[in-house]
Amino acid sequence: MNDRIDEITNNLSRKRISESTIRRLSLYYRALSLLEKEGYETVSSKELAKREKLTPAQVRKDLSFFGSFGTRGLGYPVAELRRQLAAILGIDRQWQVALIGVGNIGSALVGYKEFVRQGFQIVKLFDNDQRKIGSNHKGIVVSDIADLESELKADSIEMVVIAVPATVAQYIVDDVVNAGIKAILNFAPVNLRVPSDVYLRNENMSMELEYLSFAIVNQHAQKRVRT
Amino acid sequence: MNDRIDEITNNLSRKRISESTIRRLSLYYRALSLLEKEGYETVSSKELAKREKLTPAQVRKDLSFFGSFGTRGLGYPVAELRRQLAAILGIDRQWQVALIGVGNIGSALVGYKEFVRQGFQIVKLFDNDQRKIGSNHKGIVVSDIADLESELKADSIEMVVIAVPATVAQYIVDDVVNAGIKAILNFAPVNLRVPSDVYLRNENMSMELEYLSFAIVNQHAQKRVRT
DNA sequence: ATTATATTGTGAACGTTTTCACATAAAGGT
DNA sequence: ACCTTTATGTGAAAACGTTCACAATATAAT
Ligand SMILES: NC(=O)c1ccc[n+]([C@@H]2O[C@H](COP(=O)([O-])OP(=O)(O)OC[C@H]3O[C@@H](n4cnc5c(N)ncnc54)[C@H](O)[C@@H]3O)[C@@H](O)[C@H]2O)c1
Ligand SMILES: NC(=O)c1ccc[n+]([C@@H]2O[C@H](COP(=O)([O-])OP(=O)(O)OC[C@H]3O[C@@H](n4cnc5c(N)ncnc54)[C@H](O)[C@@H]3O)[C@@H](O)[C@H]2O)c1
Repeated sequence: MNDRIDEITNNLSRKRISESTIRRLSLYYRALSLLEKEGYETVSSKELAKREKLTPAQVRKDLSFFGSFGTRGLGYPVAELRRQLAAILGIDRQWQVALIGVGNIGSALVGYKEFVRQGFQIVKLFDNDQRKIGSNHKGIVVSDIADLESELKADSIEMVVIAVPATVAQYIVDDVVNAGIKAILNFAPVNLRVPSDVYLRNENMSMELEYLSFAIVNQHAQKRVRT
Repeated sequence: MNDRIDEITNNLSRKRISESTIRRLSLYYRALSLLEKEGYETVSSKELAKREKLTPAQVRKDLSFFGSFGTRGLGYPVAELRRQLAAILGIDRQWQVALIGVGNIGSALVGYKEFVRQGFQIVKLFDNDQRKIGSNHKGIVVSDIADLESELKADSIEMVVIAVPATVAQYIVDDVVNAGIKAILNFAPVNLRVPSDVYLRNENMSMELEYLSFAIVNQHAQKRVRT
């Protein structure tokens, strides 16, 4: 499922960082941003864990992969740890992102403030619909998908969000890969083939609803785990 | 992170089913739907694995938690296994879903065909904006959030999608829980508190972008795992 | 009927992730 | 200065998830 990430290693201790740890770093980052806004100077692993429904040991172990950020007896310095996590996650900078497929979901993503705040700036839109090409969405003019490769390069785009119908997603992703993009977030419910040096993440909303459905349907089977 | 699911057990062997297995069931279901459309009668664990980038052993193990669906030497019957998975996932029926917050992301979700195909029907919309209340979105009239509890009950809604600003999401979720809803899909980037008998899933798009960012930034540290 | 081939279902081995538990150390009170 | 409290950082243990490896069993060919 996560083939590519196996090669990702940590630059401090040469230990591989698990997918779960990376995802939790995002949670810590979000919690710390809030704590900072609330005026806290320090936070304990206990409090951080409580806020993100994790265990204190988990928080400490995750952070320990990257260094020693806390003070015994005191906790972690909120602002400083937030900055450190931003650097670790690579969001202490702006990423230039292009979005392909300015439809229902694509339009919703354009101009989403939270992305910008996290360092992801959608600066380019592509579509193949003549009625959309040339039109203005939140200040960005939609480009023709035919010009994909040249325009991605011209604007030194590093990440692409795919929001086209599932039927054409593989063709689009092939073009995106050919244009040299190494990071793709895909909303189409289809398993896309990419070379092993390209990072691909899928956002699959049906999967989350199916998880809920499974949970409801199977909860009554028996109440407790019985091996 | 997934506290509630710990209680979910399988009704055949009394073994707890892991979150990863449940998520893969969705992938199998999707692959089987496609295989059926392509006219295949049977499929091997090898082929199924290839299509979803998993291992054949993983596929067989996952399915074995729920029964014996295959024939040795032949593989799995495509149509039959798809039906069985639908029953296991609880999507062999229609779920009545309400959506709260008819903004950018909420509007995109209304009328999304894939949801309906998977058994999730958004039949009710809520908002607190007077300009939106009473307006028609893809055939559904937006209700006043003030009438949440009565309307959820009147239409026997079982699942709710939350697409309101993060600042108000906790209040909304409290009301939703009070109305007796047990399954919630949340798009607001905030950790919501719900009672332990309510299933909550979060869709966090920033997290996926941050994962990509981490992957790019950390790949250069070293190319290979060196323990 | 026999043999070759394909492929499942599953215990056991293995690897990874989480949790435990405690030595270590800073801060605050007396 | 000393004691108490708080809380980190981390090896080791436990729990969990994945892969291996093979017996079991079906089909197809001869
Ligand atoms: N709408 C949702 O709620 C939702 C939810 C989850 C996933 N998705 C997935 O996201 C994708 C987009 O969904 P949507 O509802 O926004 O669909 P949509 O039809 O509204 O938008 C698709 C857009 O892609 C454009 N497009 C089509 N072919 C193209 C091509 N070859 N090159 C460039 N652009 C092209 C279309 O012109 C359109 O603007 C789909 O794969 C869908 O399954 C949608
Ligand atoms: N837009 C995106 O691309 C995107 C992506 C991921 C997550 N999200 C999250 O989804 C949520 C919605 O985002 P959006 O961009 O659609 O925002 P939006 O402002 O466009 O929509 C929010 C909607 O909620 C309604 N609302 C506000 N308070 C309400 C209340 N108390 N009761 C009922 N309705 C209320 C508003 O009237 C509005 O229609 C936010 O939490 C956002 O962070 C958005």
